[in-house]
Amino acid sequence: MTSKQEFIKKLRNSNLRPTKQRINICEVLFNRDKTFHFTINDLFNLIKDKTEEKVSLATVYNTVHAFHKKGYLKEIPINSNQTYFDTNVTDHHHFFDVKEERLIDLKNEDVGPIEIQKSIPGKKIKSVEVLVKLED
Amino acid sequence: MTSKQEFIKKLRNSNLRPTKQRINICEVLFNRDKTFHFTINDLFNLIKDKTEEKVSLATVYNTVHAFHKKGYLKEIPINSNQTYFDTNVTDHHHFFDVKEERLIDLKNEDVGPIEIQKSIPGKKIKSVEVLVKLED
DNA sequence: ATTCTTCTTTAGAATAATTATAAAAAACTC
DNA sequence: GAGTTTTTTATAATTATTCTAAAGAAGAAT
Ligand SMILES: [Mn+2]
Ligand SMILES: [Mn+2]
Ligand SMILES: [Zn+2]
Ligand SMILES: [Zn+2]
Repeated sequence: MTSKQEFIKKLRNSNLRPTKQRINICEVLFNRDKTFHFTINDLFNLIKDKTEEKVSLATVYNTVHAFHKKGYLKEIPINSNQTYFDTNVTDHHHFFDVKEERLIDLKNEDVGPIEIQKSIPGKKIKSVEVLVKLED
Repeated sequence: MTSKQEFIKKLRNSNLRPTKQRINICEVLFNRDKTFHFTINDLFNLIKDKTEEKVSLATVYNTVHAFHKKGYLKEIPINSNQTYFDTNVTDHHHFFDVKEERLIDLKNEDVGPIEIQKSIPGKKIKSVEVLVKLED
């Protein structure tokens, strides 16, 4: 299956019609080997570079959030004025290079199993994420 | 030593003159038994409740960041439009109740030791933080 | 293919958290 | 107290994000 067909499937699954703007967004997001950590602004700039056609910022926001809602993108909790997303939606952890403002994947085996020995009545665990801040 | 003296010491250590506005901020921040997780807006509202005198939002921002810089406050990485701070500046982890937008401390023994088996050349680990998201 | 309906794009406005400005007030020094 | 430095505060500016509404594109029905 060509990647364009995959993108269309992802879009349909997210209740989005496959428009050319959204396909372009998919190209930048999903047509890559490695995981991709980005802010909306990163993504917006890469789209401007890669494609002739313009895509509006609003469309980028809308599409990213639809993918996020559907589970095709993950939001990474870090202290930043901008929101960071990740194309790697599996459970995994991160280094965060504070100086360069860059996220790096940590595999689960790089961290080891984490057992939470405390529980809150009426609540259950949704996710466990480790953030390792790096300095020089 | 009275707590006011402690506040003045904290302020002086942070290169801040002990003004009445800043002492009021300290009262709300540090005059408590348990750890305190807050946003600037939380803090601002509590100050309005607790004290007669008004403190401007700008002063709250400035003072909080001076304490943060000095290490008297910690910033907690979570996905939120607002920045969360913590009066517990020791290394520790958190539950985050997504629905109620509330942080809860996890002691280190509730999580167990975390060994990071990967390193990035030229970088060293500054902190390791676990965020456990909770749902109903 | 034409028509009709629903969704999408987009520019621009609105919102909201945070930071910057600069003049008046307070704190500190001598 | 006089002089100097820092602080407060109202207000403006900035920035990320969301909203709006009109024009355009996609899909369905004929
Ligand atoms: Mn990742
Ligand atoms: Mn805490
Ligand atoms: Zn989202
Ligand atoms: Zn800070």
